[in-house]
Amino acid sequence: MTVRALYHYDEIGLLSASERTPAGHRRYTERDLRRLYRVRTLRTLGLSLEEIAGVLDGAADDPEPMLDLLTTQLRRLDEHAELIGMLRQRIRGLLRQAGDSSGPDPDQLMTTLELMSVFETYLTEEQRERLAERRAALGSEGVEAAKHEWKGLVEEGLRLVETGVPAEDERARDLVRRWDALAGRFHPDGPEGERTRAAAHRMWQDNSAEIGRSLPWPAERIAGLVAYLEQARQAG
Amino acid sequence: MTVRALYHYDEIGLLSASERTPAGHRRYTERDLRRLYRVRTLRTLGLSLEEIAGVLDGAADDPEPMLDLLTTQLRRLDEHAELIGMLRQRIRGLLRQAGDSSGPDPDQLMTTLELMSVFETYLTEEQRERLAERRAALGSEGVEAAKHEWKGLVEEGLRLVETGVPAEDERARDLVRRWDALAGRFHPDGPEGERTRAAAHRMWQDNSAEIGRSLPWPAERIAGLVAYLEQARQAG
DNA sequence: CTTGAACCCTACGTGGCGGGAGGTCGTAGC
DNA sequence: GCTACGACCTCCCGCCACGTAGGGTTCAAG
Repeated sequence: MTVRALYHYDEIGLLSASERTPAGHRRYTERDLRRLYRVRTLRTLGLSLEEIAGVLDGAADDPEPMLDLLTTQLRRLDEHAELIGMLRQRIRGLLRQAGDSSGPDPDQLMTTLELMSVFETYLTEEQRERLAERRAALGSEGVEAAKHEWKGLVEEGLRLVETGVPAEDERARDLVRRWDALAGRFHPDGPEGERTRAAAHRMWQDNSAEIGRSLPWPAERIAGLVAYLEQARQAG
Repeated sequence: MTVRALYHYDEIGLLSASERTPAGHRRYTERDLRRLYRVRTLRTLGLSLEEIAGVLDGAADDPEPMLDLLTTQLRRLDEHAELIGMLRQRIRGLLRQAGDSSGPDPDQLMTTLELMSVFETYLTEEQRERLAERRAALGSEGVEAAKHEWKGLVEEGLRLVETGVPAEDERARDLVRRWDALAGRFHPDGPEGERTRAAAHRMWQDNSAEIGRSLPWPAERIAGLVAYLEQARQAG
């Protein structure tokens, strides 16, 4: 404890020395000291000075407020611990990914950070959880297969775009159907899945360049493809 | 995200819009936006703005600093989680104790809070851990037996004090020996145990009134007994 | 042309103290 | 009695990542 903390407690009225020496020095009585002990312990338990003041200034013979406060604090700590657990998991994922690939793309980690922000902006936490569940259900080979399949669709789409096939063409509309079916494999059924699908679609529309950056094609070509597919979707 | 955060990032030089409209409005380019995404993600991972600036302003093609930072953050989160776990355990202990006894002493919870502070002041964390280990090793019946035994010693001591037996008397010195032997049951052997014993002794000397408050005798009688025992210890 | 939303800048507030400036008090040694 | 030196006092600024309020400008729609 530093004396500065005691001054602070004095300033905010949490604990002041009941007496002063003639020279103006603080003299803490035994009662003050007992109060200080309580304050210090409650501080180490993570309570705010305001909460401590509230519970120490209440009726001394009623332990209820204190028990309520401690119970509340226990719940807050639980939530905090859960949050920390999620953050740890996320960081471990990042480190694993960076260690896994260690490919020739030194920018990949940065791109992943950007995509995480985009995902958090467009999808709620539970939507992201559902997606993770779905990916887990598909298994790693299922995800790999979908990636491969999707790569084929992208290449097919790029060929259509760049050979000048109009978006209203049946080939383009069929590509959109297969594209959506593939995407649907990652979304659960029902209205909640529909909402997630819509949110993901908005995310693609607004950030196709950013998302395209994580793919093995130039980002502008991906952005063009997304616009083309949207046209075809409107047409069909 | 609020616009205020963007102003803040601008102020501290973390992220400023590269362009401005003629009217003075901020225009964020795509590069700015990508930087913002990285900032936001790193913020959610619990990094400080200063750390983020440091790692984003470094060489863009070297992922090492970023990996170091994430590893550091992972360790910090681990430590934080451990701390939270300890706090939860402590609060649960308090609630359990308050629920257990629910005796006629409404002040007991407050006294416990005071004693916790005293313990933390005089004993280091690992010393307290050793004591807890020792208590666990003795088992609850062992602790209960020691408590009962100790209660007998206290009563015997109070009789000696209050019947005017001098501290130099052999009966007092014998009581001290048995008292210390009983206390020794809670301390491990070796120099570390000796240090803990000495610290606990200072704690008793300085706070006998406070500690006595948790006992079923008036605190002043306990304080008197402690002084008497110390006299006897000096004599023997 | 008006209206309301969006943007700008400045400045103060938050929590729990840390740290420093500049002055007073208390005690020990000469 | 004087002088050091530490301990104490009050007052005030700083931290961190913004939130909030106030007062003025700009922009797009009706």
